[in-house]
Amino acid sequence: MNDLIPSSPVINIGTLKSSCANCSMHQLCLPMGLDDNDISRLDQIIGRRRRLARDERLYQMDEPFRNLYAIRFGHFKTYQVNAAGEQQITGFQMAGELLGMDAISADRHHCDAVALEDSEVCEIPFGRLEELFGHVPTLLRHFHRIMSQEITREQNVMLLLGNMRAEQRFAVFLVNLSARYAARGYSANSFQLRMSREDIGNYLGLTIESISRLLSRYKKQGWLKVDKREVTLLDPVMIKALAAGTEQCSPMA
Amino acid sequence: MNDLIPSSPVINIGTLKSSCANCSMHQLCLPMGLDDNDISRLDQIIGRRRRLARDERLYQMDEPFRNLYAIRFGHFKTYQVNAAGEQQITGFQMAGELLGMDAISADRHHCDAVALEDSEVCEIPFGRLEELFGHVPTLLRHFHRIMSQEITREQNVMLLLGNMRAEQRFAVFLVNLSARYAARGYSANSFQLRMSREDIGNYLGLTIESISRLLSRYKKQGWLKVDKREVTLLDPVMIKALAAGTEQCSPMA
DNA sequence: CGCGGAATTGAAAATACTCAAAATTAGTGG
DNA sequence: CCACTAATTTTGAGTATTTTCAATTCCGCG
Repeated sequence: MNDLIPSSPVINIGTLKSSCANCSMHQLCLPMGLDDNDISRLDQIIGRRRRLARDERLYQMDEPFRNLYAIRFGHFKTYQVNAAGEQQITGFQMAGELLGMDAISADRHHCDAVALEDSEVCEIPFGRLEELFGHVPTLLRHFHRIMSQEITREQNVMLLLGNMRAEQRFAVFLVNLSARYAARGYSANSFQLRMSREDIGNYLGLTIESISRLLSRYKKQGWLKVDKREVTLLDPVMIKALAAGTEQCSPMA
Repeated sequence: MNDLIPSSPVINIGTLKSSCANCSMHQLCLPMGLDDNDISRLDQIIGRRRRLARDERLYQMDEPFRNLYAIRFGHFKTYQVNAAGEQQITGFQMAGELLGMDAISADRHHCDAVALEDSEVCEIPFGRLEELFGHVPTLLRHFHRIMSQEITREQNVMLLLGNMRAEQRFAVFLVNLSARYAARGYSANSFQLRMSREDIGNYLGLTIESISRLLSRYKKQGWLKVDKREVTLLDPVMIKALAAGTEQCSPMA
């Protein structure tokens, strides 16, 4: 894969390489809250960056665990495969988020991670990160927060899968994406779905047909606009109410 | 609450107090793999033990986070409450397991934890534990494994809720309990359910009626025996096959 | 322009839910 | 220890949400 800026005269590629300080995600990612000195220590252990094409796999279940991965740009999905070969998507990850934490417990990856579009990650050798924890307590604390956040995120998904109807699940999904894009400085009410309808359905415990019907219904109600994968929330208040369970759902058409 | 052994002449209560080395769970709990010296350092930071009666709450959502809790004996459930007041049980915990890790990210508890029977926990002040991490790398590594394990556990529940039918969900639930009791030296095929049918249903994303019907069906098929909350797996191989999805489910009676 | 994957839509079917009633169990006080 | 009451569980019948299966449309790409 070629470098996107192969011959720029003003940018020193050497210093940019793997530099957290220059990364647009450093306020969301692992270096959050670190001072310059500690950031440079983190920089020193960060491995190579890795580019992935759409549909390319970052890691696979049962592969030995060596690195965590911070997403620089792009989107990923993670999914588990059960004995019967069916998959369950456990999350969609975007820039600034960390991949691979589920692998720490067994020293093997517990799921697959696949790029939803052309993406780039920073490889973070976990062994070296652990060494650094002893010297940078702020980093350790932040790492614990990130892991804990992943636990609460998954608990929220359990709540979704365990006792919400289809209409509410989908609303929660949209509100969640909206909030995450907003946190990254993008529009809260207009964004592109990076995953297929099938992926959405799988994640939400629904079929692709259900997702399609939900989109149609939302459209008909005037709550949103869809053009291929471009979604615009026309009535974000309503969608948030649906997500919160405040608003009653009408039965599926 | 009274001490169970108020006047034993041979046991020195003082040294037993909060001693991980003497705890039957120390091979499963936080001190796993620590040498005697490090165990005693951990002991020094462990706060008081806390007894809870059945249905008593250990902590509540939004409460400020101060401690993790290691279960010495007894069982707990953790659940989230959504805006509409409905609850979703996110896990059942038993002796040797750690409670409260979801609170690290926001410095507030993210769920409620309630004792399912009379139980006892060790209070672990998280601030002091963090200090100790700097001095006992083994402890830190094990802590990361425990958090990661919680992440993978929840991913397994997502798989269960997202694409298994009722019969398989219930089989997975039984197999999981069985394995955990076996790991604690108890019978793998005969154990007591510490939670109500309603709790099981809530956890599995099913109604109490469905759980009741599943139990009846399993009984009729000769796969298990139930007497109140005492369950005996008569055909563990079959139940494991159901859980794995190897065996096809018959439709609900 | 046409092929193929993805998405939409419709109709029928199935799984699990709701509501209701009966049965069993647990808890309490005499 | 027993009787009584409350709570939990079981069972049944009818219903609803979502799935499955099938057909069609849409869209990207060669």
